[in-house]
Amino acid sequence: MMGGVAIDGGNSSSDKPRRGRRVRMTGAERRQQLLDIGRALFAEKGFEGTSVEEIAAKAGVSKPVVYEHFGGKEGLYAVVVDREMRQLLDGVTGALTAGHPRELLEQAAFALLDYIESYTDGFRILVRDSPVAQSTGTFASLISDIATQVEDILGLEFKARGFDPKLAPLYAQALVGMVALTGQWWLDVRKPKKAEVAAHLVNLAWHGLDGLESKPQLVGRRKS
Amino acid sequence: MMGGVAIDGGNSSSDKPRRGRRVRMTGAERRQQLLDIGRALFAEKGFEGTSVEEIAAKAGVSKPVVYEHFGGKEGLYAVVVDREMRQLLDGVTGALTAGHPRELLEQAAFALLDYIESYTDGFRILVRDSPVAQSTGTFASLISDIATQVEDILGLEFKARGFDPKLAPLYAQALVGMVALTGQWWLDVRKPKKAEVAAHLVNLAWHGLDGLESKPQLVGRRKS
DNA sequence: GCCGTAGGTTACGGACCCGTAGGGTTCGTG
DNA sequence: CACGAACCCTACGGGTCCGTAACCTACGGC
Repeated sequence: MMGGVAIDGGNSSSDKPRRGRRVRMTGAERRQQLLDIGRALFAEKGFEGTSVEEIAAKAGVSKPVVYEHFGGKEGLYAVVVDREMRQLLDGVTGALTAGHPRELLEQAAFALLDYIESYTDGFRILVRDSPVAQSTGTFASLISDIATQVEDILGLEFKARGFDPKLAPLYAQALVGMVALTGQWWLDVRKPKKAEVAAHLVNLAWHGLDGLESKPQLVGRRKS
Repeated sequence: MMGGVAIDGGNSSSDKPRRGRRVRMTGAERRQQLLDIGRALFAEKGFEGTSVEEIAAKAGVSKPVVYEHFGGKEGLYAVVVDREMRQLLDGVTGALTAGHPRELLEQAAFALLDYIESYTDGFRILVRDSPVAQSTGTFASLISDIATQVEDILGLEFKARGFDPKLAPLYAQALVGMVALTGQWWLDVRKPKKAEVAAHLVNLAWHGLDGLESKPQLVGRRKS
């Protein structure tokens, strides 16, 4: 009796139910909605802790719909991760406009914090471990993958400064780890403002504990 | 038919089976064995990915034995985490003997890498997320908890230097994150030797990218 | 030589959860 | 107005896993 429709879950922003309280979305809309819900749930309860039924239920829809769109739980997860990864990378690489290394650092740190703030759920997913068998190595966290993207920039800088470029990965991991864990911590306390956190991170990464400034300032200009 | 005994799993080091290939351990022995096996499995497959049956089987024993000792999966996990946490903290705080901040930093970094090398499985567990509802906050990783233990030392130093001690947590998280992610990366590549990694980490944390030395050296003397 | 206790076992109950089979309803279009 | 496509549902099948109940056996002391 009366299949073919679903009760509105009352979730996302601007669904204008055609009329009445039943929604029948278009394919693309439903797909996007499932991605949003999946991202949120994966962020909150991890991959294994989230069930397909839960996702479907939250979308006001039944399980087979999810399978229709993504072929299964891993399919959905893969798409979510891929999008989030791209989002972060675009944000960071897009922010790297300066030539001076220190400003580069500032921009990268700020971009990462920006991402963390705007796409909190995505960040949580990226920080958690992935269930997928990594092809490249045995990294536990997706964030480690991000770090490998930083090696290039650092490698160039090292070469120019006469340092051993083989050490770039080490420093890249260190820098990313620094920002990532601080970001994770910042998500909970939310105490210093974003710009201040960025300034202190740059302070530490640039001057070191030895030459720490007590009131660090970001040198670059930016919008937010 | 012939209950009360178990086939030897052939796992741990120095079990001298009383005679024949059946083992009947004492309570404490079995408990320790289960802890060892649990630690290894949790490190490899995470909490949710590990089943009680698997642990029991690997110990050459049946499920109820695990429940007898730890009351359930979470019980075992809790004990494993607690021990590992203590192990790490003891190692780090025990290494902090110097008065000069830079040597303090060196010793801490070295101790953490030491722990990572000696208790790899434990470190993997500490880095993964915990399924247990944290009481203090909503930290995702146990490592974040470790960082809060560093705040004190840093806080004192800040006070002495005239910096705002309220910022100690931020810098603590940053430093721990730096070492932790680098350690995680180091577990896979194992490329530079431990002492070298420590030297570079200290190099970064102390001098910053600005004043980086190309061939950093650990200033303190130590055994290993 | 008996018996209590410590250490262990088999066998389920019940709760989820993934993924699929098979079928129903609405909308747009000719 | 018929009809096909897009969208969606109910209902399982097969499996995994946690935790427990009920029962068993060796061994040391009295």
